[in-house]
Amino acid sequence: MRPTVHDIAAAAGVSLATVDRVLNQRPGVRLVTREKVEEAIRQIGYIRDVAAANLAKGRVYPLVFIVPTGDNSFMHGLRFEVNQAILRASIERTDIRVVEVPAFDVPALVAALDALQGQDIAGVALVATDAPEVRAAVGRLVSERIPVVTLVSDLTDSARHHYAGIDNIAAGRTAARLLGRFLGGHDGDITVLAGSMLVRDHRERLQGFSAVMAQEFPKLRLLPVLEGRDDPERTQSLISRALSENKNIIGIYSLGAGNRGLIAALKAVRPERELTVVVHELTQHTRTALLDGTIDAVLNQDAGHEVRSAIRVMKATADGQAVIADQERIRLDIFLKDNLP
Amino acid sequence: MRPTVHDIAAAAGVSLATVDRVLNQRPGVRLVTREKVEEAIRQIGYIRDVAAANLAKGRVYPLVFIVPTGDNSFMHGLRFEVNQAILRASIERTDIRVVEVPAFDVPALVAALDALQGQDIAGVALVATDAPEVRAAVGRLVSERIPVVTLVSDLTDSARHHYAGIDNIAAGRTAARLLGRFLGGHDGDITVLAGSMLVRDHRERLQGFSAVMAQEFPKLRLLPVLEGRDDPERTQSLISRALSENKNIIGIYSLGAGNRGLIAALKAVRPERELTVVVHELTQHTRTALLDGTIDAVLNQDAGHEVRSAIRVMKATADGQAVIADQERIRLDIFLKDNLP
DNA sequence: AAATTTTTGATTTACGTACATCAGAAATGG
DNA sequence: CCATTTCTGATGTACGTAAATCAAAAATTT
Repeated sequence: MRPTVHDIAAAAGVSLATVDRVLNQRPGVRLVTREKVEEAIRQIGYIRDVAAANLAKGRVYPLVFIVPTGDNSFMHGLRFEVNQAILRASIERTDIRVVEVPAFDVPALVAALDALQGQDIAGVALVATDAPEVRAAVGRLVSERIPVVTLVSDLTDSARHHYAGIDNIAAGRTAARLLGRFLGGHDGDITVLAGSMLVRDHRERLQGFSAVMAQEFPKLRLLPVLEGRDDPERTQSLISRALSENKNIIGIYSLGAGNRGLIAALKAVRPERELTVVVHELTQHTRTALLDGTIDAVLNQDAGHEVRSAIRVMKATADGQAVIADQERIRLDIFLKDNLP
Repeated sequence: MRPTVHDIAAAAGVSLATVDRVLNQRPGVRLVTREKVEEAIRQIGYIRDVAAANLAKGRVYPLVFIVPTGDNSFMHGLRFEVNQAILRASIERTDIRVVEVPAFDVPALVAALDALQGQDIAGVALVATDAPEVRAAVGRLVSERIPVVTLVSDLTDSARHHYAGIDNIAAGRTAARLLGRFLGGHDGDITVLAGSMLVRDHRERLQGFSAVMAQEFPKLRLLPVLEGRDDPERTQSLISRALSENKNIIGIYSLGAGNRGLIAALKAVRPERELTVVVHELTQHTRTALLDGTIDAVLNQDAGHEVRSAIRVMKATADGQAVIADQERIRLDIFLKDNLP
C-alpha cells in the first residue's frame, strides 16, 4: 500500500495537522519541524494522491483556449477538438473557455491575454502570433504563476511552459526530402505555396524546406514563394498562372492552408502535366486528393492530440506535477495514400 | 456543479441506499423502483465520479502484460516501456505484472493465459501469436469478463476487446510506395528481408508490400523473401550474398527486426552500390543508419504509446467506460533523416 | 517569571462514492 | 389476515486529502 499523510505523521513524529501545513505550505511551522517532515516524506517516498486531493479541494481546472478566428479547415478542426474537450470537461474536472481573436491581430491577442491577469485560471493555451508584445504578455501571465502553453504555433524565447505543436523546421525539411526523392534525379522547378509569410510556422517550414532543397537536391530550383492568403480562389489563380507560364514546374510544396484552390488548379492540368505535390494538413479535400493521386503526400499535425496534450500539460503544470515528456511530443504525421487513418 | 448520487436520490424520490443499489447492481430493488432511479439518472445526466469511486473502493487495477522473451531491440523497447509504466503504477492505481513467454511458443502462451483464469485481474495485454489455441484461450478470459488487449500483434477473429498496435498491411503498403517512389521509374529487383514468416505482423506487412508493388510499380520485381530470424549474423550473410549474386537489386525492404546485420552488410557495399532501403523499427542502429544515409526511411510503431494506450483501454474496459477512439489509434510513424525525434 | 507570541496537536467536517447493517415498510404467500 | 419474504430507508464508516477550529505546549519577549 502506498504511504499516506498518516504515515508521514507517524514517521516524523508530528501530528496530521502539521503534515498538512507542510504539504500545503501553510504558515505556522518551525523550520526544524518542517525539515523533519520533509525528510520523512522523502524517506517513505510519499506521493500525494492527486485524485483524493482534488476531491477534497473540489478542484476544477479553469482553462482558457485562445484561438484565432478564420475559416481555414485546420483552425476549424482545432476548434472542433477544443469543443470535444469541453464535452469531456466535467469528467476531467476542467472548465474550458474559448476566446476567439482575429488571426494575426497582435493587439487583440495581447488584450485577450492581459484580460486573464488576476483571474482564477489554471492554465492558458494560445495559438501564438510571434511578436514581442505577445511575448511580453505571456511573460506577465507566467509571472503570475499561470501555466501557459503555446498551441500549434510557438513563441520564440518566451517564458511559456510548453509548446504543443510540431517542429515546423523539421516539417519543411521532411517535405523537401519527400519531394526531392519522389522526383528522382529529375531536373526542374519547384513552387512553394504559403498562406502568408507573416506566420512563424510558415516561415519555419519554408526555412527547413529551402535548406534541404539547396543542400541535397541542387537540380531542383525553388521559385519565389506564392502567398495564397488561405484564400482558395486566389490560390487557384496563382497556381494556374504559375503552371501555365512555367512549363518547368515539376513539384509543388504547399505549406499552409487553402489547399482547396490548389487541388482545383491541379485537377485542371492533371492528365497532361506530371506534378509531384506535397501539402500540409489532412482535411476532407486533401484526403480525397491523396486517394485519387492529385497529391502525393500530406504532412499533418493532429489537432486532437495537440488539444489533449495541452490540457494534460496545463493541469500537470498547475499542480506542479511532472509530465511524460515522450507522451507529449507532438509528432509530424506523414500520410501517403496507403496509411490514411 | 455536476450532479451527485444525492441528486439522483432527490430526483427519484428514493433513498441514497436505493440509488447505490441500482448504481452498483446490487439485489433488493423492485423493477419499478429501479426504473424510476434509472430514469432519474438519465434525466439529470449523472456521471459517476470515477476518481471518488476508486478512492472509496480502494480500487487498484491488477494488469498483466504477456510479452515474448527474445532479444531483438523492439521487444527490448517494449519491455522497457512496460517497466516505465510500472514506475508510474502507484500513481495510476495499477499493479502491473509482466509474464515472459518464449516467442512463437503457442502452448506456453496458452498456458500463461489460462493461468490467469479465476484470478482477480483487471486486464490482460498480450503480444499475440496468431493461432487457434491462442484465440480460444483469449475467448476463455473474455468470457470470464476479463478485458483483453492485443499488443503489437493482433489476433484475427478473436474476442479481444482492443488491439493496441499499427495496421501492418497499411505499413507494408506504405513501405512499398515509399520505396517505389524513391526509386523513380527505375528498373530492378527488390529484396524483402523478414524475421520469420510465421509471425502474423510480418506476413501482413509483406502482403501489403507485395500488393502495392505489383499494382503500382511493375518495373520493380520482388525477389523471394529472405528470413533472417532476427539474427544479425545470419541476416548479414544473407544480404551480403544476395547483393553479390544479384547486381540488379536496387531496393531493400526489411520488415522485421535484426536490422543490425542488414546495416553491416550495407556498409560493406556502400559507396559503390546504390541502394534504397526502407526498414521497420527505430532503434539506435537504424537511427544512426538513417542519419548517415545507409538507409532511407524507417517505419516505426511507438512502443511507449502502445503500452500506455493498452493500459488506458484495459482500465476503461474494466470500468465499462468509453475510450477516446482517436486517442487510442496507434499511428505508423514514418521517419526520414529530417524528422527524427 | 510573567506575559506574549509562535508552534503544534487533536479533532471535526467535507469531497463523492462504496458498502454494510438494521429496522421498518411494502408486497406476497397461504 | 397473519406470517413470511422482499424491498426500502436511515445511518454510519471508509477511502486519502484539505481545511478549519480551538486548546495546549513551546518558544520568545519583556
